Amino acid sequence: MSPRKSVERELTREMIMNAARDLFTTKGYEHVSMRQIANILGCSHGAIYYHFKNKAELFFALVEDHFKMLNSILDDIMKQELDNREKLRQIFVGYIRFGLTYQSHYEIMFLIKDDEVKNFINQEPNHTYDNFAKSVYSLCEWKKVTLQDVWSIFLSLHGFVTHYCRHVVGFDDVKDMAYRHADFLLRAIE
Amino acid sequence: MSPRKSVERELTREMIMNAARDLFTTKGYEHVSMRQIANILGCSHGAIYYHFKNKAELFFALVEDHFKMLNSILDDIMKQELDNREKLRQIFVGYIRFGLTYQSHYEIMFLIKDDEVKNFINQEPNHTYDNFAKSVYSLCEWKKVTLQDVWSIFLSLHGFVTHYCRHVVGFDDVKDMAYRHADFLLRAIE
DNA sequence: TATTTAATTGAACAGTGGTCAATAAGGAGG
DNA sequence: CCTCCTTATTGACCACTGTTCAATTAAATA
Repeated sequence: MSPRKSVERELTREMIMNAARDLFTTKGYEHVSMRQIANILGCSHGAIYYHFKNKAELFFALVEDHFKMLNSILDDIMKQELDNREKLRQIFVGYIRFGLTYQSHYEIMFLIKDDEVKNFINQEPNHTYDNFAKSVYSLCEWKKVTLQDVWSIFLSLHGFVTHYCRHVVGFDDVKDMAYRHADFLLRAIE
Repeated sequence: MSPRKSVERELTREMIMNAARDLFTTKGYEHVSMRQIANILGCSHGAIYYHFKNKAELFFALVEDHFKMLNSILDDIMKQELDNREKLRQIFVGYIRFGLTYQSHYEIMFLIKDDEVKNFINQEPNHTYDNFAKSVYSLCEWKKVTLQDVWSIFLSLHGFVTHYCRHVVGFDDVKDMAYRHADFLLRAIE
């Protein structure tokens, strides 16, 4: 019979997100329940709904951070002193490295099929893709590369990540293959 | 009070699969419940468990057919009277068409994360990929194409299907893009 | 006709996401 | 110190899920 905790134990969005991050990252969205999260936090599942409208919104709050991370990875590569071809290679491989290093985050970002979650995620992936596309496009302006080609490249990198996400291997396990995949894609636009 | 139906209304695996196929195809694995299937069949949900161990097994029974279907789609294209380049194009697009026509089955075939379903699937995807790889490889022997390239092509097609599976569009909605993606991949091996 | 077997039912169980009245802690004003 | 009010929390409740299983009965067999 304690309908409210003392102030030093009050729940924050931050606390909920930290508890949820671990669970979502290890178990995946569908296999984590609000009651499990509440259990770790030592509160009731109802309390979470005071801070987040629903499971999907809680999830989305986490995902936003990961989009930013991917963007900054790509930006860093753009700033490096490399010729355009090598930069492209690094961007391709960098994308794959990100996807396989943060597999469940990637899953959240690009593989979620839950309708409710999907409603939250709309602009962010597009914004990230725009960033990717702009970088790639600017690096091969001198070639006859169309926007459609850039999209094909993205889908092809996405396929690589997706496949090896399912087979749960780390980036290092497929590093060589990643570079060869990147070279394969480079050949298509040369 | 009718704990058993008369013989002409008896349930068969076939009947259950037919009812389930429609639901799974339109709504996706997770959004179909055993009770919904039972409802369409006019029986209790318990009855289905007499014919199938669980939901995953029922689904897998359907998926097996789809692996065969994909194989025969590729085989049919191989038998057509086309030059090698056009055959390749058709195989690429045929793969995409299959993936987007049977989205939730494709999901189960190549995107599964559910552990229970995964246990059922083991050899089938490999066999299907072997068939794909053999066809592609034989169609471009005259070029300098490696097995690694074939694998990259597969991953790239896989990425296309995966992406548009998530965004739930039909094949016709992205038909043009599919052909352009195929052309993009052809360029990589030319 | 009596007995066995096979197929079906529906209640029950433990779990899910989500809602909401009831409740109490903490701060504000007097 | 004592009200009053806002705010955060609880846990019962709802409708749903996949799955199990004793009870039941139609059909097949002897």
